[in-house]
Amino acid sequence: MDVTPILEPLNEPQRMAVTGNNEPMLIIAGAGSGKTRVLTHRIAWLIKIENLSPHDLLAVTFTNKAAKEMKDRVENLLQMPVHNLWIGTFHGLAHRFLRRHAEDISLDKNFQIIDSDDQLRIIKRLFKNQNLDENRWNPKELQYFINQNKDEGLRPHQINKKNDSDLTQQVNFYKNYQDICDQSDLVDFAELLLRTYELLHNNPNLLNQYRKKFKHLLVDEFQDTNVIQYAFLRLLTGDDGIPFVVGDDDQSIYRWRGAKMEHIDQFQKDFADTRVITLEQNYRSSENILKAANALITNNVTRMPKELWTEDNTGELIQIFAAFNEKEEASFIAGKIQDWEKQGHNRSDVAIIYRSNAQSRALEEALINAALPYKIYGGLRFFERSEIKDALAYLRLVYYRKDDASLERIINKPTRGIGAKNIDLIRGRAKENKTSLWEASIHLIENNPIGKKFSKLNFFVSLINKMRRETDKLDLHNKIDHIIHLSGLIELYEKEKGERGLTRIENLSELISAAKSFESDEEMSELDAFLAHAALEAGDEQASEWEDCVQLMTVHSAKGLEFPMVFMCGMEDGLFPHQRSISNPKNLEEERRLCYVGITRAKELLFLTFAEQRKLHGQDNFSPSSRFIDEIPIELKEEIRSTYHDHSYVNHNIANKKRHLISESPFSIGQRVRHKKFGEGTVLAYEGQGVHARVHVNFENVGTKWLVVSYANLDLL
DNA sequence: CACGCGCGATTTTTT
DNA sequence: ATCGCGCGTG
Repeated sequence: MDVTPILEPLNEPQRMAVTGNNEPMLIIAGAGSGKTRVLTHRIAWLIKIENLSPHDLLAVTFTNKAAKEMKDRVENLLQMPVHNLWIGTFHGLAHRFLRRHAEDISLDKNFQIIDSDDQLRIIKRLFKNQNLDENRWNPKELQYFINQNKDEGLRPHQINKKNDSDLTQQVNFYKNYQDICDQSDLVDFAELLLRTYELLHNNPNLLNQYRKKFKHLLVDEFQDTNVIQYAFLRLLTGDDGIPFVVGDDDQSIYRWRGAKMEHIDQFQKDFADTRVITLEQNYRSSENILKAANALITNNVTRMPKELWTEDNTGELIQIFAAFNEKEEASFIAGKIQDWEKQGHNRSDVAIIYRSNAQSRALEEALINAALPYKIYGGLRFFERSEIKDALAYLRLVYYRKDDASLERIINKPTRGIGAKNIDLIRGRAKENKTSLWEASIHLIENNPIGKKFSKLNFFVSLINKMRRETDKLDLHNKIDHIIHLSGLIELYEKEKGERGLTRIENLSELISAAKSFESDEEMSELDAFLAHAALEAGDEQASEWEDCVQLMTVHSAKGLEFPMVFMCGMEDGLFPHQRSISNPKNLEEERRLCYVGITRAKELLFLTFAEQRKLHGQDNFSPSSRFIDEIPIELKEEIRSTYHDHSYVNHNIANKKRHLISESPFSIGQRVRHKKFGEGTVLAYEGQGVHARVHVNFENVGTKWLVVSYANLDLL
């Protein structure tokens, strides 16, 4: 067997990891050290050299995207398709276990998955029903409480209430919430994991069967596993399994949602003969960038010692830019990107990353002003859009009548005269009879003591029945198509003003296309697979036509990516590190890791920028520059002076000049104008004066927008 | 039931 | 500054 393609591209420690003997392995993989490469080559090694069937490997990744990428890379490496590899997220794999063995844990085999949004809706409704003190509690907190406990593997009865009345109330709420889900055959994200854990834990035969099957268990992003995920892994590994986990304690940035990098220590205790391999050679960044990252991260007390190194050039110094305010910061960045572009580089080589989403606005304005196309990551994803969720709620109800959450969502959407009063009646009846809302609706129609005619409700029930009748034999996409058209959703969105309704309708037809091209090799009906897919993989963000774009994202979403040129902006104490993390040492260390993640995204050029004055939530803030900048050795940094003479920067010096220039409004209502990005339009309104003057323009192609005159560079036509 | 106003919250995000 | 939500009014 030719091992060359699998081993040749690897360095020595990587090769040791990939060829590791049958012993537990912990790979500590620094940023850019070839973590994914090691995992994919390990899988290829196991299949090709150790002749394991893909079917008997379990590989867990953090996101669906990572799972897909890994599978593709393995196939590429092996030069053949790999079927039946158990690769996916913890949630995806758990879902697979549950579908296979639902009956073993008294779960209806047609259970439906709810996402956090659905979960919050259920919680809100329950919250109201329970007459809880609104000053004391709120639904979001209770949602957090429930998920946190599930993530720790705790059922309500397992929580120590400590005679604490607050805690007791929360636990009761958790229990009531779970009862609702159980009754409607609904499973939330955390429940997928907890149920699967219980499934295996409570069924020794099944567990043994899977332990024998999955001799090798591979885990990516191990530092980000939470308690239940680790417990699941530990359980499935047993005494004979061979775990191969890859992670980087320095890149653990999800502590706030239950990730425990302590699992790295735990792992070495649980598997005493663990072989630890540290990957420190970096293939991404220049030496200066790595030195800065190393220096920064050594300020953390809790970490495994390691130091990234590279054979790459020293590279450029890290550029530090102090701006007057966030606008100057943004236009500085835009200017630098224009220079980069002029040198013949791609815009997509550039990432602007920030600590919090609110920072993107000023950056967007500057980029628009500089006519630089950009893409923001982190918006709503396809299956999270409300129109998509509406359509899927119909589909779910039509095929699974017990799904109360879906019924509640669409019973009066579009409005069909079934208001809050009626819904309360239905809920009451459901409670009395201990049935689903669907059955309660039918019961109400058939037995109404007050002689009330539930004609509207009857219409709704008939509609759902009709949808079922008429779509039963159709293909998935035709089912969805037909249900959407019967639902009245299209007419509803047609009435919505502006672009919005149109987009919604487009998205609905996009949903039908998605169903048409949907393929699944899961062992379940196409319908179930599609619905699970919608819940578990929220899909890409708004599909946009390919364009060479500057990339804007938070530091969190930048993890795993790399760019030749990176701007980290808003490097101020209070923003990064965030105010809410500064006083807690553990949280501060997480902020530092986050900064480390940001720095190590850069391949060639790294800018750290901050603003002395920043408008946040409508208030001016004055913060010192980030302590993280200070933690980078001075010989690696270079301060750029603010070049005030450059007309594109906005600051106090030129504000007067601008004010002078636009003291008289050149805009009258109806004036035709042209914008670099938005195209041509008509002025609708004008307000304010000086640098703050804004103009409302109706653009032919992109709808109406308010623009700040001093930035918009509008041409009069 | 639709609309509109006022109030409060506003770190990070995947599943 | 902005957005979403809840509640009151027409």
